[in-house]
Order: sequence, then structure tokens, then C-alpha cells
Amino acid sequence: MAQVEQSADGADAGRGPAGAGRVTRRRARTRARLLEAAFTVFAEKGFGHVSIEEVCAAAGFTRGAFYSNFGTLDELFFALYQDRAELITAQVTEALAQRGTDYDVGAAVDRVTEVLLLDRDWLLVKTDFLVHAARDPEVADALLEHRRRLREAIVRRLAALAEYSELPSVLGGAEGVAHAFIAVYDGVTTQLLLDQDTEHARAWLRQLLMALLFHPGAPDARVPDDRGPDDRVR
Amino acid sequence: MAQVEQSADGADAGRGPAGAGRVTRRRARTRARLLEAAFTVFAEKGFGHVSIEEVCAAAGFTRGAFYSNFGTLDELFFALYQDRAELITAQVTEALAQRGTDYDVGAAVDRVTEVLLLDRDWLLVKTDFLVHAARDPEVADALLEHRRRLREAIVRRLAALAEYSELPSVLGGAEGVAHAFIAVYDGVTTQLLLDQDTEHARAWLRQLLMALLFHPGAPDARVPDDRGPDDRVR
DNA sequence: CCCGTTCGATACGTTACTGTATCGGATACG
DNA sequence: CGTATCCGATACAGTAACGTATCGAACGGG
Repeated sequence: MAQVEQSADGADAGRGPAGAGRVTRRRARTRARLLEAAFTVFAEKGFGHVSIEEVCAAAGFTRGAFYSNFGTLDELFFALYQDRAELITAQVTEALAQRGTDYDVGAAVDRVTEVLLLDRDWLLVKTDFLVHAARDPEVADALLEHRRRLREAIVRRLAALAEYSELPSVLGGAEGVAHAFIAVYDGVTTQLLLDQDTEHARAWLRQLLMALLFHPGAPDARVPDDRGPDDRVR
Repeated sequence: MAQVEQSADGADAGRGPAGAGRVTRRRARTRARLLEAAFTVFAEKGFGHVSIEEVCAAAGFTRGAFYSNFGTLDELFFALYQDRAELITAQVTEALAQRGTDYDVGAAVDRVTEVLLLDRDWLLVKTDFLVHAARDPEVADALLEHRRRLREAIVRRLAALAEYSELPSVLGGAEGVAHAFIAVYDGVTTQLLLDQDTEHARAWLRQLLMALLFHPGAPDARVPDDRGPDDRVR
């Protein structure tokens, strides 16, 4: 399914005879309510077991409101993910940025895991979205882009850290470490979705990240090739 | 949804007035064909966007065959996962076991990643199942049990390895390393689902596993608590 | 305060899929 | 080879959700 509509503000995705949409205020509110309701319903039942009607009912609307704002459920899901992902990215970036008081990575790691693992509903929706993206290249691109931004934030922080502490070379510098971080995060998320033990997941994630970070750069460790890990679609 | 039916052979899950089911031969064949078809269809569209009719059509049956063998789509999905998971577990166990010629972990790692990352369809279905399990404790238990078996196989291999090479203590011995392996595997899987680059994923997984494995056990690395990672549901 | 525009509710026809009940052919067994 | 049983196909009724077209009310600019 094509996911166009990256107009500046992101509103006016539905139909609208307006070529250049007149904004309107109420519209934005109902749209927001729909997204909010969709988040709840998706988290509870999972995308794919949710009907348009259900979302509308949860938001206190009828389908009329939906079709006025979106074309398909996919489109709504996409918008929903974009919104939330942007939020998370901002939070993580901020958590990584605030290093006024301490140069201790541990604290930064804690702040980030807090943001990333706290909301189970978000993890559920995010995973649903992953499954969705895995079958649609356009959606996958959006998700990869989101991950790229997150990774960049991490890389920036790592670069700062590298000034006084060496990064493990086995993984290929800051980029590699950031990649590893995200992989580990994804892995811990998977486990958390199953055992529902947030505290344990956070502790475990912290442990893994620290282990990766303070891996003494054994120069002779066998690496399969010298190509740095990056995102390449197809 | 309750997932009972763990009768010895696994057949006779549908209805059947037979208290102790007469096996029958044809039944098993159609059941297998249904599962096979379901796998394909699920991989392509994702569970949740698949109707009973679709599965039946793909298998060359009508719904009569389905309702004779299963009660719900969930039930079929569960059976499907069980079958495949068992297969994978066996393959991995075997890949880990065959160490006659070499004591090089690298080779073992390669064999395992081969099994685990080769089949994209399986990854898709598996992730779908994860999403499903995340919302149903009974299903989650089954998945966790599968992961436990996999982990055990890894632990056995690591124990053998530990005889002549020390394992990193930061992660908490063989159990911890095995946990970390699985986390990393899950993480790489996520990335692979998005970028579709199997070769890269395998190389990257290998690199991460090796890094974890040969992490010199820095004894003073901060660990959040001394509790070893394990599976606790709820 | 008024009027044109926009938005969401309502009504309607349509479709896809469900679950059950029944039937005829295949199957296993003596 | 005959027969009781099993199993999958078929027919049927019912339902939930879809997408559209239309209408009245809220909205916001003048």
C-alpha cells in the first residue's frame, strides 16, 4: 500500500476536495482522538484483528469520521506509528543529550532504557508495525528511517564518549556499537513481550549494553568481513 | 484462546466424537497439507489478514476439511508453529552437536546462523507468532518453552567450550551467554525482516556472537544486580 | 450575526466470511 | 468383497464490516 502524504504538517490525509487543504481546527482534534483510540485498540487486540468500526467506536465516532480523515486502516496505522516514533526519538535524543552533570554512561543508559522499555503498549504496537513493514517495502523504509535517526543520536553520544574512553573496535567503531545497541534492544524487547517482566528486561538490557560498550577491543578477534554494518534495503 | 490438545501424537485436534481417536491415514495427510498451505499464506499475508477460506483454497480443500481438523484459525496457527519450531530446534541442536572435526566455535556459529536466518518465510511466521503470543499467556508459554529448549542446546555447547576457554563472566556464565545469544539473534532477525539482506545479517550475527563470546571477563564491570537472567512469566 | 464551507452522522446496498447441518464417496477392516 | 465408519464437499442461513452517498449541524470568516 502506497504511503504518500508527507505534507508539511501531516494533516489532510483523507480525501477532501481541497487541493491545498484548509486546515480547520476540529478536524485535527478528531484525527488525534482517532489515533489515540487506535493506539489503545491496536495494543489490545493487535492490528489485523481490529476493524475500522472498532477504532471509531473506541474514539466515540462513527465511520464517517474515519473515512473523512483516512483512506484505509493501513494509512491510519502508518500515521499512528509516525507520530509515536517521532515522540520516542525526541525523548531518546533528549535522554542521551543531557550529560551536564555526569559523564557516566551508566546513567545515560538508564535514562534511555527507561524511555524505550517502559510502555508495553508501545512495544506491542511497534512490533505489529514491524510485522507490517516486513511485508511492505514502503513501510519498511519509514521504519528504517526511524531507526536510523535513533542510531544517529546514539552515535553522537558515543562519539562524545570516545574522547576519553576507547570504543571496542571489534564491532567497527561508534557506528558498529550503535548498531549492536539497537540489535540488543530489539532482542530484549522480544523477550519482554513474552515474559512481561519490565524490571528484569531493563536490568538485562543495561547489562548487555555495558558489556558491549566496555568490550576491550581485541584486535585479532575474527570478523567475517571488514564491511561496516549499515542499512541497505534489498 | 485455550490451547489444549497435547495428546501424544498431536493428531485429532478438531472435533471427532471419538474419545480416543482412531488415527486414520488420509486425515494426517490433509492436516499436513493444510499446515503447509497455511505456512505459505501466513508468510505472504501475515496471520490476521488471512481467512480460513484462503488457507483451504491454497491447500486445495474447502472449509469442510478445515473444520474437520481444527476448531479455529488460532488453533491451526498454534499447531503450525509447534511443528516448525520442533523442526528448527532439532536442526539447531544437531548443528551444535556435530563437533567431531573441529573445536572451532566459528564453524558451529556458522552452521547455526545458517539454520536460523536462512528461511525468511519462517522468520515472518515466527514474528507473527510472537505478536500473537504477546497477547495470550498460554501461547507465550509455548513460545518460551521452545526458546528454553534452544537455549539449553546452546548452554550444552558452551559448557563443552568452557573446558578449554573461559567464558565471559560479565554476562553470568554459560546461561547468561546463551541468553545474550538469543537476544542478539532476535535483534538481528528484526533488522533482517526490514532490510532483507540475509548475507549481511548472517555476517553481522556472527560478529556479534563472537564479540560476546570472546569478551574478556572484566570482573569489575558494573552489573545492575547479581540475579541471573531467566524466564519468569509474569 | 449571517452564510458558505466543512465535517461527521446516518442510511443503504454489497460483499466476504463464518459456522452448521447434511450428504456422498473414500477408506479400513473383517 | 461387503459394510460400517470416516472425512471432506456442498448447501444454507446469518453476520459483521465495508465503501458510498447524502444530510444536517458545527464551524469560522466576513
